[in-house]
Amino acid sequence: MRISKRTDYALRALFTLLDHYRGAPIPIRELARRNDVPKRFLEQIMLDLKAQGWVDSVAGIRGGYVLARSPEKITMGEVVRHFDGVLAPIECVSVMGYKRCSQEPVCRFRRVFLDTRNYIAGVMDRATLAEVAKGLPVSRQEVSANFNGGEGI
Amino acid sequence: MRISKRTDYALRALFTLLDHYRGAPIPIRELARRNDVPKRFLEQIMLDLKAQGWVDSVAGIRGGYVLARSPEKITMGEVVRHFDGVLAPIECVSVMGYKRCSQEPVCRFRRVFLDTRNYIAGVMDRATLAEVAKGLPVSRQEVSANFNGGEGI
DNA sequence: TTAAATCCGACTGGTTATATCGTATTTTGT
DNA sequence: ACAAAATACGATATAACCAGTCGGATTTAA
Repeated sequence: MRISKRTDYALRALFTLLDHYRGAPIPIRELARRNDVPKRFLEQIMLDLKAQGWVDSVAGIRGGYVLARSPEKITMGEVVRHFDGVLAPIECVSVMGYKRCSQEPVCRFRRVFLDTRNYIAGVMDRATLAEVAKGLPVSRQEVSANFNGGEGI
Repeated sequence: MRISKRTDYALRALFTLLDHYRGAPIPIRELARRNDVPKRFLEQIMLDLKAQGWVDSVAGIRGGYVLARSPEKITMGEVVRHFDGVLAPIECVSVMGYKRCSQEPVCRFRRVFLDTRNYIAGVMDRATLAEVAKGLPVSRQEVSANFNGGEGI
């Protein structure tokens, strides 16, 4: 049920680049320091983001990375899918990574996973960098809101 | 973003046991055959389900497994959490497997993951075996419904 | 007593996650 | 010209995890 560190780190970097959209390129060293990400690992990730056309690079001293597309045109869904393959919790309800399952005609719990997949895909594909960046960081209260509520969630 | 085979197989077995609730115990051989699961692997899983108090076993010939609790008292959320650890897509928004992240005070995309986590947890924790079993298997139309809809989901 | 089941622990082989490293290349400032 | 600082690229490492297998011990009904 979890996204990879790669995805996490990629998003951190992308949002940092967004904060400096149309500004000077930001070197990996700086991206790594600010986001608390291993520099050498982030290097790989940035190459990957570049290959996807999400960022551009400037080589040489005073070089670094910049956002290549307008922040309205990059969604979290795309990023997660690129690094983690699929959004669906199980292959049989995945649109991108669908795999037939012998139990499909009789499986009942499949419906539940389909439900969650649709919600996740909906949220993630609507979550452009621009839109998400407008929001404030999550407050302490919001996180623990479900702790008392549910049945021991 | 994906659940493990263990969880998948565990759920298959549980729903089969539900279909024979209060009936004769069902041997692993049968559970494996019906659900298309490797028998020896399912053996491990059933042991695990028993340790959790979800199923009971009857040893010896004519033995097998039965549901130990009423199907209203077992949720998919519990099962997924047991095998896969957490429901949350990222540790910083997990209630069970929370891990502090240095970026929390400034992270913006965290909100999106919190959103999906809350939805997933809500659905999964309401999904009792009894309730889910009432539904019909997912139809072909339902799965592909989102294919044309979204932005290339 | 035998057949068929659960029970238990060890093991394996492959994949993935998370990096690290060495070095080549590009660019700017002096 | 040259050094400093950056990206570019490919290889390596390694630890954990996943999915599954195996051998054999124990239990029970017929």
